[in-house]
Amino acid sequence: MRIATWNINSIRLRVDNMITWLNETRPDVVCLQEIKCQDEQFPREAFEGLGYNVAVHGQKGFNGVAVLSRLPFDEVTTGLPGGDGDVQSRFIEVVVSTAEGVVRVCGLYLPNGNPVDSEKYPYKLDWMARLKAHVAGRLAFEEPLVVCGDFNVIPEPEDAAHPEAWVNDALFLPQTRAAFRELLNLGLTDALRATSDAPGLYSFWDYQAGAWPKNNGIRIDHLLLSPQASDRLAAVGIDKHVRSWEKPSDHVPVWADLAIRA
DNA sequence: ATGGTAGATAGTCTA
Repeated sequence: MRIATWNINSIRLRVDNMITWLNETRPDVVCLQEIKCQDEQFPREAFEGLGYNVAVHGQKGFNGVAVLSRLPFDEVTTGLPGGDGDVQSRFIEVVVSTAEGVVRVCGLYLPNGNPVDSEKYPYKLDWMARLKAHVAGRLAFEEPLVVCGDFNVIPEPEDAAHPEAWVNDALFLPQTRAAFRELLNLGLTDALRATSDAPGLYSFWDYQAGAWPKNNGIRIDHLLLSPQASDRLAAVGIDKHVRSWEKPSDHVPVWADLAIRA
């Protein structure tokens, strides 16, 4: 089965791009971030018509996450535990049943955290601590688990075209990278780095300053796998060409194939 | 160093 993540930067503006990409990449499960709409505004019929089930956790204006799945949902839960009073829609978790048992997928939109000297950076670090606690509990289930989404974390210098430009940014500060490593150290595998140590693999290019034509990108969209998922990892891809389409998102889809029959 | 672009929205805020 193929599991993908894509920060779509407004689902309503990019229905056509989504449909083209779904037909091309044929993912079984897709986690979407920055849908930028409320639940009732999500264009679910467009995807249901292609055979996808739709789960949405939206909000007005910003953020918002969703999951599309060819397999029916056994469970859908929204919101990251531990956020008393956190009203930002950034986390959705589903369980689907395959021919070979359940697969659990967490879709997340981790806070950006800039500016670093504002309340946004401590919010990011707190959110990462909450994520670590939640994932630790889920790993105890010993299931195939995929934790994927826009992490807003550049894990290593190789994950940026110009790492020196990011040294004071919330996406690359030592504390941010350390929190990401803590997550990995629970026992998760970065799917892309399990299959390639090549530099120049990016998932985001800013709309500004010609970042895309200059290939000034960063890798911040990740799929992290539990041991039971990692043992079945067959392939990983970044659909980079999508960035050159008309009206593109500033992110491109990243996917992983698991040797689990859907 | 600065400012550059895009999206939701109707002021600016977020990225």
